[in-house]
Amino acid sequence: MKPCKLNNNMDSGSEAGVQCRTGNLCAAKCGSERLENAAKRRLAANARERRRMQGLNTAFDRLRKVVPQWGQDKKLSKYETLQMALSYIMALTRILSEAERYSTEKDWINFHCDHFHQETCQAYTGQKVATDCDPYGQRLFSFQPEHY
DNA sequence: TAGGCCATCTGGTCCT
DNA sequence: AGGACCAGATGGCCTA
Repeated sequence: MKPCKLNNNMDSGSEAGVQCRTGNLCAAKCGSERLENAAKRRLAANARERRRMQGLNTAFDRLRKVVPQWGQDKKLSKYETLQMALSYIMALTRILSEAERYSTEKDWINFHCDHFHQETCQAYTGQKVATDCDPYGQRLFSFQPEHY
């Protein structure tokens, strides 16, 4: 834990020595009140910062849940999560652009069946397909995180 | 034990 | 003025 520098910095500047309207006698009291207020503000700021970072971590956890984690038994680090999310989005973008290229529904279904998901295409096409094709995700997202 | 990852504190800056 | 955001510093925990 970082050593607390609150007391060193709290009285920096001339605040503590400033007279108030009631005169010199209360200078010490006002100074200590200022110190107390400054300490309270600092503690409040620390609490806000903790909440903010917890919110950020919650967002990272949600992102981890939707990002592929092939064969990773260990939780992705924040950096790895961002890298994986980026790669994932790019992979999905590629899929969408392929879909646009095969603009008709029939073309897209044929392309889809040929490349990714042959077994479920029987429902659409009635075609007989090989049963040992790759799982959808395995074929589709067999990428390594790219570094940018 | 060194290195990686993380939580927390802190001061600075910007915005409302 | 006060809150949000950011980056640096520091110490704890875990793993190879």
